[in-house]
Amino acid sequence: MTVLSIRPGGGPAQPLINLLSSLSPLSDTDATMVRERLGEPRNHPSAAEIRFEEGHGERPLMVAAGWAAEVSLLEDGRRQIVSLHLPGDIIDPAEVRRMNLSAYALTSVRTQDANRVVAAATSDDPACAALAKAWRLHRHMVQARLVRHIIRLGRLTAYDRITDFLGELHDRQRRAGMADHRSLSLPMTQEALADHLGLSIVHVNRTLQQLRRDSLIDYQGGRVMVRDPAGFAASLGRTG
Amino acid sequence: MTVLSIRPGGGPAQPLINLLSSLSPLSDTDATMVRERLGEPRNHPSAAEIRFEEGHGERPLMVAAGWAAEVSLLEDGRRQIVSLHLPGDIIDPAEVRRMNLSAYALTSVRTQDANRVVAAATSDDPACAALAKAWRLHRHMVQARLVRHIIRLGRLTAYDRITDFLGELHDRQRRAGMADHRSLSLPMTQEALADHLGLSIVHVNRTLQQLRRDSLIDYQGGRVMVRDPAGFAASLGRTG
DNA sequence: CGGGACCTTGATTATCTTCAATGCTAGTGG
DNA sequence: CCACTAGCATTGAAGATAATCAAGGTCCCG
Repeated sequence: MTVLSIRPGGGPAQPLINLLSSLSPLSDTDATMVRERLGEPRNHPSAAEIRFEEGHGERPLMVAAGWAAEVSLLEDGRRQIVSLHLPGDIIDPAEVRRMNLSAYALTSVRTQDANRVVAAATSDDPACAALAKAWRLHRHMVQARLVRHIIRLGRLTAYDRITDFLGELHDRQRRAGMADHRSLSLPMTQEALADHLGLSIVHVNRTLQQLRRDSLIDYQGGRVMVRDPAGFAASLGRTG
Repeated sequence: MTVLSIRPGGGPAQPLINLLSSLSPLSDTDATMVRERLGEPRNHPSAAEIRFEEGHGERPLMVAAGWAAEVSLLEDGRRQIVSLHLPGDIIDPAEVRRMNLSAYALTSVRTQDANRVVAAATSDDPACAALAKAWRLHRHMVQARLVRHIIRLGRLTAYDRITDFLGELHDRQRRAGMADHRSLSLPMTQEALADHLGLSIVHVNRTLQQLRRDSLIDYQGGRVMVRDPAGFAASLGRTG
Protein backbone atom coordinates (compact mmCIF):
# COMPACT_ATOMS: atom_id res chain seq x y z
CA MET A 1 0.00 0.00 0.00
CA THR A 2 1.43 3.38 -1.01
CA VAL A 3 1.10 5.08 2.33
CA LEU A 4 2.51 8.36 1.13
CA SER A 5 -0.40 8.98 -1.18
CA ILE A 6 -2.97 8.73 1.58
CA ARG A 7 -3.82 12.32 2.34
CA PRO A 8 -7.39 12.66 3.60
CA GLY A 9 -7.33 16.40 3.10
CA GLY A 10 -6.36 16.32 -0.55
CA GLY A 11 -9.67 17.41 -2.01
CA PRO A 12 -12.77 15.50 -3.06
CA ALA A 13 -10.83 13.19 -5.39
CA GLN A 14 -8.51 11.98 -2.64
CA PRO A 15 -10.55 8.93 -1.55
CA LEU A 16 -10.61 7.64 -5.12
CA ILE A 17 -6.91 8.28 -5.57
CA ASN A 18 -6.12 6.56 -2.27
CA LEU A 19 -8.34 3.66 -3.16
CA LEU A 20 -6.70 3.12 -6.54
CA SER A 21 -3.18 3.51 -5.23
CA SER A 22 -3.90 1.02 -2.46
CA LEU A 23 -4.25 -1.50 -5.29
CA SER A 24 -1.43 -0.42 -7.58
CA PRO A 25 0.94 2.51 -7.09
CA LEU A 26 0.05 5.79 -8.77
CA SER A 27 2.35 8.70 -9.48
CA ASP A 28 1.51 12.32 -8.75
CA THR A 29 0.86 12.68 -12.45
CA ASP A 30 -1.74 9.94 -12.29
CA ALA A 31 -3.35 11.58 -9.28
CA THR A 32 -3.48 14.90 -11.06
CA MET A 33 -5.01 13.24 -14.08
CA VAL A 34 -7.83 11.93 -11.89
CA ARG A 35 -8.37 15.24 -10.16
CA GLU A 36 -8.49 17.25 -13.34
CA ARG A 37 -10.89 14.98 -15.09
CA LEU A 38 -13.63 15.10 -12.49
CA GLY A 39 -16.69 17.07 -13.50
CA GLU A 40 -19.00 19.40 -11.68
CA PRO A 41 -20.24 18.36 -8.23
CA ARG A 42 -23.87 17.60 -7.62
CA ASN A 43 -25.73 17.23 -4.33
CA HIS A 44 -28.29 14.59 -3.48
CA PRO A 45 -30.37 14.96 -0.34
CA SER A 46 -30.54 12.03 2.03
CA ALA A 47 -33.00 9.31 1.01
CA ALA A 48 -33.43 10.74 -2.51
CA GLU A 49 -33.08 8.59 -5.57
CA ILE A 50 -29.97 9.36 -7.57
CA ARG A 51 -31.04 9.82 -11.15
CA PHE A 52 -28.71 9.87 -14.09
CA GLU A 53 -30.49 11.32 -17.09
CA GLU A 54 -28.70 14.64 -16.88
CA GLY A 55 -28.55 15.86 -20.44
CA HIS A 56 -25.75 13.96 -22.13
CA GLY A 57 -26.26 10.24 -21.55
CA GLU A 58 -25.52 8.04 -18.57
CA ARG A 59 -22.25 9.18 -17.11
CA PRO A 60 -20.45 7.43 -14.28
CA LEU A 61 -20.56 9.33 -11.00
CA MET A 62 -17.90 9.40 -8.33
CA VAL A 63 -19.14 9.63 -4.78
CA ALA A 64 -17.24 12.55 -3.29
CA ALA A 65 -18.99 12.57 0.07
CA GLY A 66 -21.71 10.57 1.79
CA TRP A 67 -22.95 7.04 1.19
CA ALA A 68 -25.14 5.74 -1.62
CA ALA A 69 -26.68 2.34 -2.29
CA GLU A 70 -27.82 0.22 -5.21
CA VAL A 71 -31.20 -1.13 -4.29
CA SER A 72 -33.62 -3.71 -5.62
CA LEU A 73 -37.25 -3.03 -4.77
CA LEU A 74 -39.49 -6.07 -4.60
CA GLU A 75 -43.17 -6.05 -5.39
CA ASP A 76 -44.20 -6.59 -1.81
CA GLY A 77 -42.25 -3.59 -0.57
CA ARG A 78 -39.24 -5.48 0.63
CA ARG A 79 -35.94 -4.25 -0.58
CA GLN A 80 -32.43 -5.56 -0.92
CA ILE A 81 -29.44 -3.27 -0.86
CA VAL A 82 -27.14 -4.97 -3.30
CA SER A 83 -24.11 -2.77 -2.89
CA LEU A 84 -22.91 0.36 -1.16
CA HIS A 85 -20.98 3.30 -2.52
CA LEU A 86 -18.63 5.10 -0.16
CA PRO A 87 -16.54 8.17 -0.96
CA GLY A 88 -14.14 7.28 -3.74
CA ASP A 89 -16.48 4.71 -5.27
CA ILE A 90 -17.88 5.10 -8.74
CA ILE A 91 -21.47 4.40 -9.70
CA ASP A 92 -22.03 3.13 -13.22
CA PRO A 93 -25.54 4.12 -14.33
CA ALA A 94 -25.54 1.63 -17.20
CA GLU A 95 -24.97 -1.16 -14.73
CA VAL A 96 -27.64 0.07 -12.34
CA ARG A 97 -30.13 0.14 -15.18
CA ARG A 98 -29.11 -3.24 -16.59
CA MET A 99 -29.54 -4.97 -13.23
CA ASN A 100 -32.94 -3.37 -12.72
CA LEU A 101 -31.76 -1.53 -9.65
CA SER A 102 -32.05 2.02 -8.45
CA ALA A 103 -29.50 4.19 -6.68
CA TYR A 104 -30.35 6.03 -3.47
CA ALA A 105 -28.55 8.41 -1.20
CA LEU A 106 -28.29 6.82 2.26
CA THR A 107 -26.95 10.06 3.65
CA SER A 108 -26.65 13.44 2.07
CA VAL A 109 -24.42 12.71 -0.92
CA ARG A 110 -22.17 14.76 -3.15
CA THR A 111 -21.19 13.28 -6.51
CA GLN A 112 -19.00 14.33 -9.40
CA ASP A 113 -19.14 13.34 -13.02
CA ALA A 114 -16.43 10.72 -13.48
CA ASN A 115 -16.94 10.03 -17.15
CA ARG A 116 -13.54 11.31 -18.24
CA VAL A 117 -11.80 9.52 -15.38
CA VAL A 118 -13.33 6.22 -16.38
CA ALA A 119 -12.49 6.93 -19.99
CA ALA A 120 -8.84 7.45 -19.08
CA ALA A 121 -8.77 4.41 -16.82
CA THR A 122 -10.15 2.18 -19.54
CA SER A 123 -8.13 3.60 -22.42
CA ASP A 124 -5.04 1.85 -23.70
CA ASP A 125 -3.10 5.09 -23.93
CA PRO A 126 0.33 4.31 -22.40
CA ALA A 127 0.10 7.58 -20.48
CA CYS A 128 -2.78 6.02 -18.55
CA ALA A 129 -1.16 2.63 -18.03
CA ALA A 130 -0.76 2.91 -14.25
CA LEU A 131 -4.28 4.21 -13.89
CA ALA A 132 -5.61 1.45 -16.10
CA LYS A 133 -3.89 -1.22 -14.04
CA ALA A 134 -5.24 0.13 -10.76
CA TRP A 135 -8.66 0.40 -12.34
CA ARG A 136 -8.63 -3.24 -13.44
CA LEU A 137 -7.71 -4.35 -9.93
CA HIS A 138 -10.44 -2.12 -8.58
CA ARG A 139 -13.01 -3.73 -10.83
CA HIS A 140 -11.88 -7.13 -9.62
CA MET A 141 -12.28 -5.98 -6.05
CA VAL A 142 -15.80 -4.76 -6.69
CA GLN A 143 -16.72 -8.08 -8.20
CA ALA A 144 -15.11 -9.96 -5.33
CA ARG A 145 -17.31 -8.01 -2.95
CA LEU A 146 -20.42 -9.27 -4.69
CA VAL A 147 -19.19 -12.83 -4.32
CA ARG A 148 -18.31 -12.27 -0.70
CA HIS A 149 -21.77 -10.90 -0.09
CA ILE A 150 -23.30 -14.03 -1.57
CA ILE A 151 -21.28 -16.11 0.86
CA ARG A 152 -22.33 -13.87 3.73
CA LEU A 153 -26.01 -14.10 2.90
CA GLY A 154 -25.90 -17.78 2.06
CA ARG A 155 -23.85 -19.22 4.86
CA LEU A 156 -23.22 -16.82 7.73
CA THR A 157 -25.40 -16.17 10.76
CA ALA A 158 -26.66 -12.68 11.53
CA TYR A 159 -23.83 -12.19 14.00
CA ASP A 160 -21.17 -13.20 11.50
CA ARG A 161 -22.79 -11.28 8.68
CA ILE A 162 -22.52 -8.07 10.63
CA THR A 163 -18.98 -8.74 11.79
CA ASP A 164 -17.85 -9.67 8.32
CA PHE A 165 -19.57 -6.68 6.81
CA LEU A 166 -17.99 -4.29 9.29
CA GLY A 167 -14.64 -5.85 8.46
CA GLU A 168 -15.22 -5.13 4.80
CA LEU A 169 -16.23 -1.55 5.51
CA HIS A 170 -13.17 -1.04 7.66
CA ASP A 171 -10.92 -2.26 4.89
CA ARG A 172 -12.62 -0.08 2.31
CA GLN A 173 -12.43 3.02 4.44
CA ARG A 174 -8.80 2.45 5.26
CA ARG A 175 -7.95 2.06 1.60
CA ALA A 176 -9.68 5.34 0.91
CA GLY A 177 -7.73 6.95 3.73
CA MET A 178 -10.94 7.58 5.63
CA ALA A 179 -10.54 5.43 8.72
CA ASP A 180 -7.85 4.63 11.24
CA HIS A 181 -6.83 1.29 12.61
CA ARG A 182 -9.48 1.24 15.27
CA SER A 183 -12.65 2.80 14.01
CA LEU A 184 -14.89 3.24 11.03
CA SER A 185 -17.90 5.28 10.15
CA LEU A 186 -21.28 3.67 9.64
CA PRO A 187 -23.68 6.43 8.69
CA MET A 188 -26.59 4.24 7.74
CA THR A 189 -29.75 3.37 9.63
CA GLN A 190 -30.27 -0.06 11.09
CA GLU A 191 -33.04 -0.43 8.56
CA ALA A 192 -30.58 0.02 5.70
CA LEU A 193 -28.21 -2.36 7.43
CA ALA A 194 -31.02 -4.89 7.62
CA ASP A 195 -31.87 -4.45 3.96
CA HIS A 196 -28.26 -5.02 3.01
CA LEU A 197 -27.66 -8.02 5.25
CA GLY A 198 -30.95 -9.78 4.59
CA LEU A 199 -32.21 -9.39 8.16
CA SER A 200 -35.03 -7.62 9.98
CA ILE A 201 -34.42 -4.30 11.70
CA VAL A 202 -35.15 -5.79 15.07
CA HIS A 203 -32.69 -8.57 14.62
CA VAL A 204 -29.97 -6.21 13.45
CA ASN A 205 -30.57 -4.12 16.53
CA ARG A 206 -30.30 -7.09 18.86
CA THR A 207 -27.26 -8.49 17.12
CA LEU A 208 -25.46 -5.16 17.34
CA GLN A 209 -26.18 -5.15 21.05
CA GLN A 210 -24.74 -8.61 21.27
CA LEU A 211 -21.57 -7.39 19.56
CA ARG A 212 -21.34 -4.62 22.12
CA ARG A 213 -21.94 -7.00 24.99
CA ASP A 214 -19.19 -9.24 23.64
CA SER A 215 -16.94 -6.16 23.66
CA LEU A 216 -16.10 -6.51 19.99
CA ILE A 217 -17.24 -3.02 19.12
CA ASP A 218 -18.64 0.22 20.43
CA TYR A 219 -21.31 1.75 18.28
CA GLN A 220 -22.94 5.13 18.55
CA GLY A 221 -23.61 8.14 16.44
CA GLY A 222 -22.80 6.44 13.17
CA ARG A 223 -19.33 5.45 14.29
CA VAL A 224 -18.01 2.00 15.15
CA MET A 225 -14.99 1.58 17.40
CA VAL A 226 -13.27 -1.75 17.00
CA ARG A 227 -12.53 -2.78 20.58
CA ASP A 228 -11.08 -6.19 19.90
CA PRO A 229 -9.45 -6.41 16.46
CA ALA A 230 -8.22 -9.93 17.13
CA GLY A 231 -11.58 -11.31 18.23
CA PHE A 232 -13.12 -9.28 15.47
CA ALA A 233 -11.10 -10.99 12.76
CA ALA A 234 -11.38 -14.36 14.50
CA SER A 235 -15.14 -14.34 14.56
CA LEU A 236 -15.35 -14.24 10.80
CA GLY A 237 -16.48 -17.32 8.95
CA ARG A 238 -13.61 -17.01 6.61
CA THR A 239 -13.44 -18.42 3.11
CA GLY A 240 -10.56 -20.72 2.28
CA MET B 1 -34.00 -14.94 -30.14
CA THR B 2 -32.58 -16.46 -33.29
CA VAL B 3 -34.57 -19.65 -33.28
CA LEU B 4 -32.96 -21.02 -36.40
CA SER B 5 -29.60 -21.32 -34.75
CA ILE B 6 -30.90 -23.52 -31.97
CA ARG B 7 -29.84 -26.99 -32.96
CA PRO B 8 -29.28 -29.22 -29.94
CA GLY B 9 -27.53 -31.81 -32.02
CA GLY B 10 -24.97 -29.47 -33.52
CA GLY B 11 -21.96 -30.74 -31.64
CA PRO B 12 -20.44 -29.82 -28.30
CA ALA B 13 -20.19 -26.12 -29.14
CA GLN B 14 -23.89 -25.79 -29.87
CA PRO B 15 -25.02 -24.76 -26.37
CA LEU B 16 -22.51 -21.91 -26.34
CA ILE B 17 -23.49 -20.82 -29.84
CA ASN B 18 -27.18 -20.94 -28.94
CA LEU B 19 -26.55 -19.04 -25.74
CA LEU B 20 -24.65 -16.28 -27.50
CA SER B 21 -27.07 -15.97 -30.34
CA SER B 22 -29.98 -15.77 -27.89
CA LEU B 23 -28.41 -12.48 -26.84
CA SER B 24 -27.32 -11.11 -30.19
CA PRO B 25 -27.67 -12.72 -33.61
CA LEU B 26 -24.70 -14.70 -34.92
CA SER B 27 -24.03 -15.71 -38.49
CA ASP B 28 -22.96 -19.18 -39.54
CA THR B 29 -19.49 -17.77 -39.92
CA ASP B 30 -19.52 -16.69 -36.29
CA ALA B 31 -20.73 -20.11 -35.25
CA THR B 32 -17.99 -21.77 -37.22
CA MET B 33 -15.46 -19.46 -35.66
CA VAL B 34 -16.52 -20.64 -32.22
CA ARG B 35 -16.52 -24.30 -33.19
CA GLU B 36 -13.11 -24.23 -34.76
CA ARG B 37 -11.46 -22.41 -31.92
CA LEU B 38 -12.40 -24.87 -29.22
CA GLY B 39 -9.54 -26.97 -27.91
CA GLU B 40 -9.22 -30.54 -26.83
CA PRO B 41 -11.92 -32.03 -24.61
CA ARG B 42 -11.16 -33.08 -21.09
CA ASN B 43 -13.22 -35.20 -18.71
CA HIS B 44 -13.80 -34.54 -15.05
CA PRO B 45 -15.38 -37.23 -12.89
CA SER B 46 -18.34 -36.29 -10.75
CA ALA B 47 -17.42 -34.56 -7.48
CA ALA B 48 -13.81 -33.97 -8.55
CA GLU B 49 -12.21 -30.58 -8.32
CA ILE B 50 -11.61 -28.99 -11.70
CA ARG B 51 -8.01 -27.86 -11.75
CA PHE B 52 -6.54 -25.52 -14.30
CA GLU B 53 -2.77 -25.69 -14.17
CA GLU B 54 -2.46 -27.65 -17.39
CA GLY B 55 0.88 -26.67 -18.76
CA HIS B 56 0.39 -23.31 -20.42
CA GLY B 57 -1.27 -20.94 -17.95
CA GLU B 58 -4.85 -20.59 -16.85
CA ARG B 59 -7.06 -21.04 -19.86
CA PRO B 60 -10.81 -20.52 -19.88
CA LEU B 61 -12.78 -23.75 -20.14
CA MET B 62 -16.10 -24.24 -21.86
CA VAL B 63 -18.43 -26.73 -20.26
CA ALA B 64 -19.41 -29.06 -23.08
CA ALA B 65 -21.45 -31.49 -20.98
CA GLY B 66 -22.43 -31.83 -17.33
CA TRP B 67 -22.68 -29.25 -14.58
CA ALA B 68 -19.90 -27.59 -12.62
CA ALA B 69 -19.92 -25.17 -9.71
CA GLU B 70 -17.79 -22.43 -8.22
CA VAL B 71 -17.60 -23.10 -4.53
CA SER B 72 -16.41 -21.30 -1.45
CA LEU B 73 -15.32 -23.57 1.37
CA LEU B 74 -15.60 -22.13 4.86
CA GLU B 75 -13.36 -23.07 7.74
CA ASP B 76 -16.08 -24.92 9.59
CA GLY B 77 -16.85 -27.18 6.65
CA ARG B 78 -19.83 -25.26 5.39
CA ARG B 79 -19.80 -24.38 1.76
CA GLN B 80 -21.48 -21.92 -0.53
CA ILE B 81 -21.98 -22.61 -4.19
CA VAL B 82 -21.54 -19.18 -5.68
CA SER B 83 -22.39 -19.99 -9.27
CA LEU B 84 -23.20 -22.87 -11.57
CA HIS B 85 -21.82 -23.72 -14.97
CA LEU B 86 -24.10 -25.49 -17.41
CA PRO B 87 -23.23 -26.67 -20.90
CA GLY B 88 -22.27 -23.65 -22.97
CA ASP B 89 -20.94 -21.72 -19.97
CA ILE B 90 -17.33 -20.71 -19.70
CA ILE B 91 -15.26 -20.97 -16.54
CA ASP B 92 -12.58 -18.34 -16.10
CA PRO B 93 -9.80 -19.82 -13.95
CA ALA B 94 -8.34 -16.39 -13.20
CA GLU B 95 -11.62 -15.33 -11.71
CA VAL B 96 -12.02 -18.49 -9.69
CA ARG B 97 -8.58 -17.96 -8.21
CA ARG B 98 -9.07 -14.26 -7.56
CA MET B 99 -12.29 -14.83 -5.65
CA ASN B 100 -10.69 -17.57 -3.57
CA LEU B 101 -13.06 -20.17 -4.90
CA SER B 102 -12.65 -23.63 -6.31
CA ALA B 103 -14.41 -25.31 -9.19
CA TYR B 104 -16.03 -28.71 -8.82
CA ALA B 105 -17.82 -31.09 -11.13
CA LEU B 106 -21.38 -31.58 -9.84
CA THR B 107 -21.93 -34.33 -12.37
CA SER B 108 -19.53 -35.99 -14.70
CA VAL B 109 -18.25 -33.05 -16.75
CA ARG B 110 -16.61 -32.62 -20.12
CA THR B 111 -14.79 -29.36 -20.81
CA GLN B 112 -12.96 -27.87 -23.75
CA ASP B 113 -10.24 -25.25 -23.81
CA ALA B 114 -11.98 -22.02 -24.78
CA ASN B 115 -8.98 -19.74 -24.71
CA ARG B 116 -9.06 -18.92 -28.40
CA VAL B 117 -12.81 -18.40 -28.37
CA VAL B 118 -12.54 -15.89 -25.55
CA ALA B 119 -9.64 -14.24 -27.32
CA ALA B 120 -11.77 -13.80 -30.44
CA ALA B 121 -14.78 -12.63 -28.47
CA THR B 122 -12.74 -9.97 -26.67
CA SER B 123 -10.70 -8.82 -29.66
CA ASP B 124 -11.58 -5.68 -31.55
CA ASP B 125 -11.05 -7.34 -34.91
CA PRO B 126 -14.06 -6.29 -37.05
CA ALA B 127 -14.39 -9.90 -38.18
CA CYS B 128 -15.33 -10.75 -34.60
CA ALA B 129 -17.68 -7.84 -34.05
CA ALA B 130 -20.87 -9.89 -33.79
CA LEU B 131 -19.21 -12.36 -31.50
CA ALA B 132 -17.81 -9.56 -29.38
CA LYS B 133 -21.21 -7.98 -28.99
CA ALA B 134 -22.85 -11.21 -27.94
CA TRP B 135 -19.99 -11.84 -25.55
CA ARG B 136 -20.42 -8.46 -23.90
CA LEU B 137 -24.11 -9.11 -23.39
CA HIS B 138 -23.27 -12.53 -22.05
CA ARG B 139 -20.88 -11.05 -19.49
CA HIS B 140 -23.61 -8.67 -18.42
CA MET B 141 -25.97 -11.54 -17.99
CA VAL B 142 -23.50 -13.45 -15.86
CA GLN B 143 -23.07 -10.44 -13.63
CA ALA B 144 -26.82 -9.91 -13.42
CA ARG B 145 -27.13 -13.47 -12.16
CA LEU B 146 -24.84 -12.71 -9.25
CA VAL B 147 -26.97 -9.72 -8.33
CA ARG B 148 -30.14 -11.73 -8.65
CA HIS B 149 -28.67 -14.37 -6.38
CA ILE B 150 -27.91 -11.75 -3.75
CA ILE B 151 -31.54 -10.68 -3.86
CA ARG B 152 -32.66 -14.31 -3.59
CA LEU B 153 -30.49 -15.02 -0.60
CA GLY B 154 -31.18 -11.72 1.08
CA ARG B 155 -34.90 -11.33 0.68
CA LEU B 156 -36.68 -14.46 -0.53
CA THR B 157 -38.02 -17.34 1.52
CA ALA B 158 -36.85 -20.89 0.89
CA TYR B 159 -39.91 -21.54 -1.24
CA ASP B 160 -39.36 -18.48 -3.40
CA ARG B 161 -35.63 -19.05 -3.62
CA ILE B 162 -36.17 -22.45 -5.14
CA THR B 163 -38.90 -21.26 -7.50
CA ASP B 164 -36.85 -18.31 -8.63
CA PHE B 165 -33.77 -20.44 -9.07
CA LEU B 166 -35.63 -23.00 -11.15
CA GLY B 167 -36.93 -20.15 -13.26
CA GLU B 168 -33.40 -18.99 -13.89
CA LEU B 169 -32.26 -22.49 -14.79
CA HIS B 170 -35.15 -22.89 -17.16
CA ASP B 171 -34.28 -19.68 -18.93
CA ARG B 172 -30.61 -20.61 -19.18
CA GLN B 173 -31.33 -24.04 -20.55
CA ARG B 174 -33.76 -22.71 -23.09
CA ARG B 175 -31.24 -20.18 -24.31
CA ALA B 176 -28.73 -22.97 -24.73
CA GLY B 177 -31.33 -24.98 -26.64
CA MET B 178 -31.29 -27.64 -23.95
CA ALA B 179 -34.81 -27.45 -22.56
CA ASP B 180 -38.32 -27.17 -23.86
CA HIS B 181 -41.13 -24.97 -22.65
CA ARG B 182 -42.20 -27.29 -19.92
CA SER B 183 -39.25 -29.00 -18.37
CA LEU B 184 -35.67 -28.57 -17.33
CA SER B 185 -32.91 -30.78 -16.09
CA LEU B 186 -31.62 -30.49 -12.54
CA PRO B 187 -28.81 -32.99 -12.20
CA MET B 188 -27.58 -31.85 -8.82
CA THR B 189 -28.11 -33.34 -5.39
CA GLN B 190 -30.34 -31.66 -2.86
CA GLU B 191 -27.20 -31.07 -0.86
CA ALA B 192 -25.70 -29.01 -3.68
CA LEU B 193 -29.02 -27.21 -4.05
CA ALA B 194 -28.90 -26.40 -0.35
CA ASP B 195 -25.35 -25.13 -0.61
CA HIS B 196 -26.33 -22.88 -3.47
CA LEU B 197 -29.51 -21.52 -1.96
CA GLY B 198 -28.22 -21.02 1.56
CA LEU B 199 -30.49 -23.66 3.10
CA SER B 200 -30.14 -27.00 4.85
CA ILE B 201 -30.61 -30.25 2.94
CA VAL B 202 -33.63 -31.16 4.99
CA HIS B 203 -35.32 -27.87 4.33
CA VAL B 204 -34.65 -28.08 0.61
CA ASN B 205 -36.18 -31.53 0.59
CA ARG B 206 -39.33 -30.39 2.39
CA THR B 207 -39.69 -27.29 0.27
CA LEU B 208 -39.41 -29.31 -2.92
CA GLN B 209 -42.17 -31.53 -1.61
CA GLN B 210 -44.25 -28.46 -0.94
CA LEU B 211 -43.73 -27.34 -4.54
CA ARG B 212 -44.92 -30.75 -5.71
CA ARG B 213 -47.92 -30.65 -3.37
CA ASP B 214 -48.79 -27.22 -4.74
CA SER B 215 -48.66 -28.75 -8.22
CA LEU B 216 -46.12 -26.24 -9.46
CA ILE B 217 -43.62 -28.88 -10.50
CA ASP B 218 -42.95 -32.57 -10.80
CA TYR B 219 -39.48 -33.58 -9.83
CA GLN B 220 -37.79 -36.91 -10.20
CA GLY B 221 -34.64 -38.36 -11.63
CA GLY B 222 -32.88 -35.04 -12.04
CA ARG B 223 -35.67 -33.59 -14.17
CA VAL B 224 -38.20 -30.92 -13.30
CA MET B 225 -41.50 -30.69 -15.14
CA VAL B 226 -43.11 -27.30 -14.88
CA ARG B 227 -46.76 -28.12 -14.26
CA ASP B 228 -48.05 -24.61 -13.77
CA PRO B 229 -45.98 -22.05 -15.67
CA ALA B 230 -48.34 -19.23 -14.70
CA GLY B 231 -48.32 -20.00 -11.00
CA PHE B 232 -44.64 -20.66 -11.32
CA ALA B 233 -43.89 -17.18 -12.60
CA ALA B 234 -46.45 -15.62 -10.26
CA SER B 235 -44.87 -17.04 -7.15
CA LEU B 236 -41.64 -15.21 -7.77
CA GLY B 237 -40.78 -12.27 -5.57
CA ARG B 238 -39.96 -10.19 -8.56
CA THR B 239 -37.66 -7.21 -8.62
CA GLY B 240 -39.04 -4.00 -9.97
C1' DC C 1 -26.07 -59.37 -0.82
C1' DG C 2 -23.68 -55.51 1.06
C1' DG C 3 -22.38 -50.79 0.91
C1' DG C 4 -22.72 -46.17 -0.24
C1' DA C 5 -24.91 -42.17 -1.87
C1' DC C 6 -28.93 -39.92 -1.82
C1' DC C 7 -33.63 -38.96 -0.39
C1' DT C 8 -37.18 -38.80 3.17
C1' DT C 9 -39.26 -38.40 7.75
C1' DG C 10 -40.19 -37.08 12.68
C1' DA C 11 -38.90 -34.64 16.69
C1' DT C 12 -36.59 -30.94 18.71
C1' DT C 13 -34.28 -26.69 18.93
C1' DA C 14 -32.40 -22.36 17.26
C1' DT C 15 -32.61 -18.40 14.61
C1' DC C 16 -35.01 -14.89 12.95
C1' DT C 17 -39.42 -12.28 11.93
C1' DT C 18 -43.42 -9.94 13.09
C1' DC C 19 -46.26 -7.14 15.88
C1' DA C 20 -46.87 -3.68 19.02
C1' DA C 21 -45.19 -0.46 22.07
C1' DT C 22 -42.03 2.64 24.21
C1' DG C 23 -37.96 5.66 24.31
C1' DC C 24 -34.91 9.00 22.47
C1' DT C 25 -33.27 12.97 20.00
C1' DA C 26 -33.22 16.66 16.87
C1' DG C 27 -35.70 19.86 14.40
C1' DT C 28 -40.07 23.03 14.14
C1' DG C 29 -43.38 26.26 15.05
C1' DG C 30 -46.00 28.54 18.54
C1' DC D 1 -38.74 28.17 26.08
C1' DC D 2 -41.76 24.46 25.40
C1' DA D 3 -44.87 21.24 23.34
C1' DC D 4 -45.04 18.68 19.04
C1' DT D 5 -43.59 15.85 15.52
C1' DA D 6 -40.87 12.63 12.80
C1' DG D 7 -37.40 9.43 12.30
C1' DC D 8 -34.68 6.18 14.43
C1' DA D 9 -33.41 3.00 18.17
C1' DT D 10 -34.91 -0.22 21.55
C1' DT D 11 -37.75 -3.64 24.04
C1' DG D 12 -40.97 -7.61 25.02
C1' DA D 13 -43.89 -11.21 23.51
C1' DA D 14 -45.44 -14.41 20.16
C1' DG D 15 -44.95 -17.01 16.17
C1' DA D 16 -42.93 -18.52 11.77
C1' DT D 17 -39.18 -20.20 9.33
C1' DA D 18 -35.35 -22.94 9.04
C1' DA D 19 -31.53 -25.80 11.27
C1' DT D 20 -30.14 -29.75 13.64
C1' DC D 21 -30.29 -34.43 15.22
C1' DA D 22 -31.30 -39.02 14.44
C1' DA D 23 -33.34 -42.64 11.97
C1' DG D 24 -35.09 -45.04 8.10
C1' DG D 25 -35.83 -45.85 3.29
C1' DT D 26 -34.60 -46.38 -1.61
C1' DC D 27 -31.83 -47.24 -5.38
C1' DC D 28 -27.87 -48.42 -7.77
C1' DC D 29 -23.69 -50.81 -8.29
C1' DG D 30 -20.05 -53.98 -7.56
